[in-house]
Amino acid sequence: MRVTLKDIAEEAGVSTMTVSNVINGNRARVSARTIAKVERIVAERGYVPSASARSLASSSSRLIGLLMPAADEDSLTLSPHNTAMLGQMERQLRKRDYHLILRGISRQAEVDEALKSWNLDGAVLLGFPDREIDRLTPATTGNVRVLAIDSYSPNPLTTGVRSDDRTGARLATAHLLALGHRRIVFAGPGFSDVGVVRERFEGFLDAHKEAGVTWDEGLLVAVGSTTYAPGLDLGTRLPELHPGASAVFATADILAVGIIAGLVGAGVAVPAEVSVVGFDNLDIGGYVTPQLTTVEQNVQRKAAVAVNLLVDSIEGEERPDAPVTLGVDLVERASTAPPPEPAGPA
Amino acid sequence: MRVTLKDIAEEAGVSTMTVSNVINGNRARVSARTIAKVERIVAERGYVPSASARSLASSSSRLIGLLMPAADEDSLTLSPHNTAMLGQMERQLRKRDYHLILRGISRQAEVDEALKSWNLDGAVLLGFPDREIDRLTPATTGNVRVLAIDSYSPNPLTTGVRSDDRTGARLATAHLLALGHRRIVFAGPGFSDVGVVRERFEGFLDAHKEAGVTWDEGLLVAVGSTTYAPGLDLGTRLPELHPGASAVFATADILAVGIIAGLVGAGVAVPAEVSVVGFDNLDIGGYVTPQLTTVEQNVQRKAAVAVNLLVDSIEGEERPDAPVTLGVDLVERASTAPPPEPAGPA
DNA sequence: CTGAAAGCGCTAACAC
DNA sequence: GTGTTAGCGCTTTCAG
Repeated sequence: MRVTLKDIAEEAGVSTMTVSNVINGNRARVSARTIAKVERIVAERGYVPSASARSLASSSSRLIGLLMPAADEDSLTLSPHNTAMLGQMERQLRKRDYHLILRGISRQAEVDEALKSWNLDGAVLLGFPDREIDRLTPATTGNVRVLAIDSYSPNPLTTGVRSDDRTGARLATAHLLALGHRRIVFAGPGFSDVGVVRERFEGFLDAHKEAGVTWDEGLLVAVGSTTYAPGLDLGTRLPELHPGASAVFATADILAVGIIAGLVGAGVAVPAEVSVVGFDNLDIGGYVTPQLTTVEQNVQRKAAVAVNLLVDSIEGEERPDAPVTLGVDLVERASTAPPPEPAGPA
Repeated sequence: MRVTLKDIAEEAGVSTMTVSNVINGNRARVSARTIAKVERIVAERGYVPSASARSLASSSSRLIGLLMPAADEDSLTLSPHNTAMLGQMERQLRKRDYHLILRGISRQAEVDEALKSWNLDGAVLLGFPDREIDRLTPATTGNVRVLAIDSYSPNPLTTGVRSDDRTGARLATAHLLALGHRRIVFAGPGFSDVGVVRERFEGFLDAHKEAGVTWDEGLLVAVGSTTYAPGLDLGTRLPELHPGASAVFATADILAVGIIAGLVGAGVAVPAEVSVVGFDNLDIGGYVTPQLTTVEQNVQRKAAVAVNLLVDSIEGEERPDAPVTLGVDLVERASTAPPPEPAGPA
């Protein structure tokens, strides 16, 4: 049924080893004539090597696992940001001739299973809280190289690749402060002392410090998740919650979009009465009215850096070195403007 | 290094076959005592079977390939619809204990490679034009079960799972006609005589026929791709292109969203002057102003049906039967309204 | 430049 | 209930 190395070898009148060498580009060890003959037969018969057999016989599988959190019965959290990362990483891996196994993780033990069962050469963890990354042990990771996207975990078993979240938040906040805003709401998911959201919060505070503006902690608003619905809810209730606030920094575009919709629905003009900035620069920010001012992280670059770092480390047989932090830019669009005059027209 | 079946067998003082039977749930053949002992050791040692070895020794890999089109150097086409399908299919496969390999395809030959090299049990083709599906031959598919999402290809090697595109378009168009619209633009990518877009076009015509309205072919507008930018462009130029048109049927939500933005930018009120309907009912339709009237396809259900059909067929060792077509619903929101009065105020 | 032997970790098909 | 034998398709190691 299936065409095997042996079939090719027999037809070519050589040993399987010779065919194997041709296939794997160890061409220095084979005569030009043999190479040509073998290649012809391979093409004719449509021979494709068995990856399982290779993986079993050699120590490498050329397989990278992309692991994402997923509640038990739930679908993956394919936020626009994660989607973009996924697409770009697949592309980069393909270019390097690796394959991608996509797996949702609901219990810690599944990480083990995922890494070991397919003898993965490497794994990318996307969207896990730092706490989960911290927990990885050598028993789990084995020799599998593990890279965590957007992680600030100090776990030496993993390498973090992330955007410069702190600077991004600082830029966005400085922009609001420069426009004249003095009471700015920080809207994001609850956070602890490390992680992406913490970094963005610190950048938010940095900007206030640099501008010599005191920030009132009462303006911290925790949302359940960075999705549209909580944003809509927050936007709707903002006038009563924080009547004095003239701007909102949201930790994600989709959240910001929800907030704007909520504000507009509540009769608050954006940006005339309240300004809103997001974070990510997803496509969606360009589709809404007003178009969203936001912080751009170069997702394509983040994906490329992550994959190349991982694959280099696999092929170099050495652990990757320090974590990588990528630059960000402020994208000024239409959702931010100076605050309304303190004593405006009645 | 790695814990193997043999290690477990030795420690338990039994043969590898016994361990294998315990692991695979052939518990009828093993005594309760042995089962308990083996299970304890497996847990203690953190044993995870090698999937490559299994795949090599048995005929099944428990691996499903998700193949998507990707231009050579390009990232996957992760449209919101495809993203949703991907997430749901991963979930369904996980529930049935299969793994997912995600692969972008740029050349026909890569389908071969993808299917054979990992000895896939099945493959899902997502986002390919029918023409590509038609082209699959037994030489390529081998014994791999292949299922094509949104395909109308008659190729017996594949099974199609799709939404009832024709009915969806008919419902949306009938809604516009019922509101009083008589000159409706059909906006979609170019299409041939079969496929998703053709079906939607036929449904569009059906509705006109049922309403006894003659449709002017000049109102057919082909866009380069169903994305935001071409929609924006079309919306902007619509007033000059089709001054008499009072409504647009777009074959995708993202296209509709672009069209609305273009219209609004050109000073045309939506829906007061021009109504717009989309297709898919993606989240984004709810985020824009006005909220989009659209056709809902139940993506979750489509994914579940696809996966279950595929896996059943794999486990039942028989080809799946007829293609499956899933129902759709019209979701009326704010982007549609009656056309403006013929003789409006100057 | 080419080949023979051994084995990766597992399961199928039979024996006992 | 349990063990034995063989082999999946490939690479590794070592001989020529």
